[in-house]
Amino acid sequence: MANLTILRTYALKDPASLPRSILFSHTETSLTIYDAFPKSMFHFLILPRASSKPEANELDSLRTLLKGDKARAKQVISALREDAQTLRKEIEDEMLKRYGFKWDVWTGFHATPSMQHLHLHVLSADLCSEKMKNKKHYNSFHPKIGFFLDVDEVLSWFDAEDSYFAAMAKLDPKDHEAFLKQDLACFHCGSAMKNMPALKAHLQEEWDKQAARVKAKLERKRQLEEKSDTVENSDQVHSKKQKADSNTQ
DNA sequence: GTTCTAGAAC
DNA sequence: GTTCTAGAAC
Repeated sequence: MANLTILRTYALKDPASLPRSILFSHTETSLTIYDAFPKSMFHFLILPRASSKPEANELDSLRTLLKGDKARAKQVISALREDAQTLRKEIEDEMLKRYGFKWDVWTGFHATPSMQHLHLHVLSADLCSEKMKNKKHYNSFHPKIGFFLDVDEVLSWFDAEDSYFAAMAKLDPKDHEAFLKQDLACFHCGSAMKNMPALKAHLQEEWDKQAARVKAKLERKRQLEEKSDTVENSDQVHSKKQKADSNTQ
């Protein structure tokens, strides 16, 4: 049985004491760690640091955070979002370096997470991974099902009416667990998948197609730029020649 | 969160 | 007979 409070212990520790194999980076207020069971090609968690047990209790989950002071909750979530945007750029650099193109990065919370301590998932939009093993794993990250809550959506609750905020902030596990049992459907094209092996093969095909499509587009763009550079250069040579000609006239 | 495995599904 | 899912884990 995995340790369900491991993230809480990280959040309370001095980041310098965490091994590099776990910790990716940190700031004054947050830690970015590698997800131990990545469900996409890139998958990180960003957690708010805690300096005391009471503070860690407040940060136990999205539900407990939203139950407390609203301004404080908004500040914590906004700070995590900021860190996620920085991380996203780093992921995109790595995508380019490793695969020659970049694709979407999702940033969101699980409505009812199984591990304690608030954590923001930052993962590439492919859901292609060895560790993606069952329906619950997949549906918990499917962007349209409702279990995975985009950070911007959560932040939008703060600007809505109080009654709406209260309704969303409940995050009752009973309401969300049904989402995880929904039939398997591809998040790219929506087609129904009869089981996990079929879904995984299909997701890999979708990613391969996307890679080929984006790379072909990049290549066309590169060739166009090369062509226009050549034209520009020859224009310059041409105009210089004209200038030289006019000088001699 | 994972591992294990009984029995359903094919 | 093999693949796959889904619930228990003392």
